[in-house]
Amino acid sequence: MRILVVEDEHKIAQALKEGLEQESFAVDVAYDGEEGLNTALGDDYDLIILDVMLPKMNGFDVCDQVRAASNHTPILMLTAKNQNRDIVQGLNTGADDYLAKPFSFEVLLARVKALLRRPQAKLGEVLQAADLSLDTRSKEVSRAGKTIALSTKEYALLEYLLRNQNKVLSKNNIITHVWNFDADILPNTVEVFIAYLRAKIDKPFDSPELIQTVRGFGYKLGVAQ
Amino acid sequence: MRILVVEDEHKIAQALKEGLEQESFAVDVAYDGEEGLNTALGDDYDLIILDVMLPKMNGFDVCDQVRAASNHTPILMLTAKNQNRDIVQGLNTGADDYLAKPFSFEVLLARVKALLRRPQAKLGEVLQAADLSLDTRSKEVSRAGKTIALSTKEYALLEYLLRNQNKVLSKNNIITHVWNFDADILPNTVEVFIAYLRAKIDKPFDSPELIQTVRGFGYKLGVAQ
DNA sequence: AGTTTTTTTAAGCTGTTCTTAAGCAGTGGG
DNA sequence: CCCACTGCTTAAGAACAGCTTAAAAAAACT
Repeated sequence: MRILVVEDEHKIAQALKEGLEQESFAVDVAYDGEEGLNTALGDDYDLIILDVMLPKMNGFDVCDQVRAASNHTPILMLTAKNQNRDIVQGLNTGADDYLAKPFSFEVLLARVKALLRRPQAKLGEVLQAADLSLDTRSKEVSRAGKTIALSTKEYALLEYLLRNQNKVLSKNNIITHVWNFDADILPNTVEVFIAYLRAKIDKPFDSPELIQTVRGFGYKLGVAQ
Repeated sequence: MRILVVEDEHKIAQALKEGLEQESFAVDVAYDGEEGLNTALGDDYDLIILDVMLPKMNGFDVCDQVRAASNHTPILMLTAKNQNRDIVQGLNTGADDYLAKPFSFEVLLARVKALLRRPQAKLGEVLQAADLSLDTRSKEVSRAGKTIALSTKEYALLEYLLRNQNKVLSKNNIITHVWNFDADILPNTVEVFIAYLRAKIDKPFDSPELIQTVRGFGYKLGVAQ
């Protein structure tokens, strides 16, 4: 899951980045409005955390422009104080949620998770495909009743595949969503991790293989027909 | 990917052309509204970048006429200032996005890419012709219920044919759209790939042939009459 | 620090796909 | 009816994508 943080106060930006990375998000930071807008439009994020007070271009305008480009990435606005005017204007320009400074990291994390959950995970915290299931709360993965131990990256990859079932995901796609942005990862690394996952979730079972290679395009998780 | 830039200020036009060409787009330029309209209708572009203020015919009218000719090429309008009136009118006349001058090339590029990406995501996920269907999400192709495995190029070619049903596409046309335009491909290669496709989507089925040769002009996908 | 696990890269192998060339077949004009 | 042209088919080499294995590098534990 990739998050863009647009925040000029380096201290806050850094804290958010580290905290969110600890929660296994891939985090990019932009330090002013223009940079934020360019980054948001140029890349594919799952969430944007956007400060209102920014150099060069304020948060509302960034938000406006992002939406004008018909980009519907959820946006969480950070308002300076608990000013209703800010909030109203923010929601009008297309933000999905707001948070008044100062806030605790826990509160922010809760909002972030709520926003990321919104589109898909109405069904709760457990992702499933056939007899495979992944519990995002306990980080537990099992297939056909058997618990499977995964490493951090393997887990992140499987979660991403599960959230995009039956959709073909290219290696680059996977790299940008599963790894942190500063990582310079070869496509081959994805191949290796796919092999690791297969060895754990597909090979030991007689059930149909869930991870499919779509030559020339990438990989797809789902039951083949 | 071919882009038409309609812009009378030579300096801007030239900058756009060069910048976009560096990004591997094929770029044509028209310097007034009439020329822009004729070029847009006479040729087949993937995107039109259209200035509002133009000699001979303004951008709104060009946009209007393009749409009146039932041409649905995405149009990105460049408005003089951030004038809401311009924007509203632009979107009303059928533009897909607008951008207020002055803008950075990076922002423009982001919009261009967003618009070019859009059709796949927006125009529905499944392309169809008779009993043939192609799912752009799962990259799955099937006819009469049977799944068909295609290579990357075969898939790209079929997708292009499907997006231009009942339209005759010349080999050169196909080459510029399906191959990278820096690729030096012989027309014969297209013939070979058409043969590959026919072997997979037409020959195995009793249903009427979907890929038709239009001697001297090219190929057409559709139900023959 | 040392050990173990995890992550990342590199290299070789395999089967697939792409592209070209050459000859063949069909079509339409003269 | 034949010629010229366009498109079709086949075969072959080159290029490529993905898999595997192993080893190096980094991170996590003790």
